[in-house]
Amino acid sequence: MATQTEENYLKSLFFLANEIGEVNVSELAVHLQVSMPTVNSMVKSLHKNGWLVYEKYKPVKLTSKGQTEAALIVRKHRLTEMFLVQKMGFGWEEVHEIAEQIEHIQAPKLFERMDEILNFPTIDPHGSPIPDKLGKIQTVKYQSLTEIKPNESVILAALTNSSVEFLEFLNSRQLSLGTVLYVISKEAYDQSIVVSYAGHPKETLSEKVCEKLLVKTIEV
Amino acid sequence: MATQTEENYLKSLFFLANEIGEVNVSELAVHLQVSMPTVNSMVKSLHKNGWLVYEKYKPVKLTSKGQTEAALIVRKHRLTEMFLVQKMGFGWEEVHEIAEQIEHIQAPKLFERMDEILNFPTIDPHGSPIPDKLGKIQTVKYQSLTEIKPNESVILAALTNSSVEFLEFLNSRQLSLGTVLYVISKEAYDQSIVVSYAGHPKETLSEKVCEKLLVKTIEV
DNA sequence: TATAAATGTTAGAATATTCTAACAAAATTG
DNA sequence: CAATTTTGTTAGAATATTCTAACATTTATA
Repeated sequence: MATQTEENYLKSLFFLANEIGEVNVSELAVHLQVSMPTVNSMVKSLHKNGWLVYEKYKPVKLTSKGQTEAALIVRKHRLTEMFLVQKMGFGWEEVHEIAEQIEHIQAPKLFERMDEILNFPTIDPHGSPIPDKLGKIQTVKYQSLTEIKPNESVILAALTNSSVEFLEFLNSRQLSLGTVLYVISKEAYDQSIVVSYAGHPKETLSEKVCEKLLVKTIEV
Repeated sequence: MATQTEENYLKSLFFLANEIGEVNVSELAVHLQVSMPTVNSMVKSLHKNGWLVYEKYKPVKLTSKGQTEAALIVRKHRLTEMFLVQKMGFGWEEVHEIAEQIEHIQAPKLFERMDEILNFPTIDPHGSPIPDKLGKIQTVKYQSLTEIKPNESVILAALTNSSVEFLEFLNSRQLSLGTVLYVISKEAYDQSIVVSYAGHPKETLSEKVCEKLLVKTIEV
C-alpha cells in the first residue's frame, strides 16, 4: 500500500500523463509544489516499489499497478465529492479540498457505501468520470462550447477546470451541469459567445470561460 | 496545529487521564503501541509546543490547550461515528476504525454539516458524550448493570467498552442502546444477572458483560 | 555546432517518528 | 534499608520526506 505522499505522486502522474503517459520530473515538481531533488528521490523509491518506470534523465511513466492505484484514489476522491454535494448539501466549489483529504482514507466499505447511497454514479459534481472498482475510466468525448455554432442548443455536461474561482463564477451566473444553453451569436473579434438559458435571456461568455465548458448536443 | 501523530498522543492522554489528569510514560507507550523512548521523545516535543506539561521522571499532564485540542478530536471522532451509523447505515461495531481516520481531517465545515444533519447529537452510537464546539464535555453519571437489584427496570444507555468483539456479542443478543432491561435475578455465586427485554424473556448476562453496560433508571 | 538555458542528479543536511541497547532513577519488597 | 523490579532516560541509528547548493546532461538557440 502506498503512503499518503506516494498516493499524491501517483495522482499527479495520473493527471499530468500525456498520450504516452510520460511525465517530466520538473512538471511533477511544479504540480506537487516540491523541489526537483525531492521528486527525484521519491521517483526512485516509487520505481523501486513498482509504481512507475524510471530511468535517469528520462520522463517517468506509471506501471499498470501504479495506473490502477492512481485511478482508485481518483475514484475515492470523486465519490466523496459527489457524496458531499448530493447527500450533505455542499456546493460544488467547496468539495475538492475536503475530498483531497478523504481520498486517502483506507476503508473500502466507506466508499462502497457512498457508491450505493449515490446509486453508483458515473460522474462527479464537475462532470468528471468516476473510475470503476477496477480502476477503469470510461472516457466520454465532449465538445467545448467554443466549437458550437450559433443557433445550436447544447447541455452543459462537464468542466475542464474546477478551480474555486471558476466554479464561483459559474454560480454567479446560475450555470450548473445540465443547463441547456442556446448559442445566440459569436463575436468574431474575441471569440466570446452570447448564450441564453433558463432565466438568463442573454449572457455573454468570454472565450476563456467557453473553452472550459464541455457540452453535449441535444439528442433529438 | 498538531500533526496526526501528535493528535493521537493527545487523544491517548485524554482517555488515560485519571482524576488529576496525569498519565505515565509507560501507560502511554502501551496505549499507543510504541516503545517508551519513542514516547519520551514525543512527550518532550509536545511539551515544547505547549500541549502538555512534562518534567523528567514525572507523569505527564495535558495543558488546557492540549485538553481542548484532544476533546475537539474526540468530537470529530464521535460525530463521525454517529453520522456513519445514522446516515450511512453502518453497524455500531464497524465505525470506530473509520472514525479513527476521519477524525484527523482538517475541514471544520465537514463536521459542522454532520452536526447539523444529525440535529446536534450529544452522544455517539455507543452512548459516549460528544464534546461541544469548545471542547467541553458534559458527563452524565450512569450506573453499571452490576449495581441494579432484582425487580428493577433500567434502560441501556452507554457502554464502558466498545470493542468490536463486545459489540458483536451485544448484536447477537439484540441488545442496543435504549433497550429496556428488567432484572429478574442475580446469581450470588458469579454475579451473573438474568434479565428480560423485548423478544428475550430470559437472558443470562455474565458479570464481565454487566459491568460494561451502563444503564439509567426509568423515570416514573 | 558551440554556447546558453533548461532540466535533471548528487551530496549533504534537516525534521518527524520510530527503534534497540545501555544506563539511571524510583518504587517495591523481603 | 538493601536488593530487586519497574519505570524512565540517553545515545545512536533507521526510514520517510523534504530542502539547498553544486554539478551534470540534454535541449534550444545564436
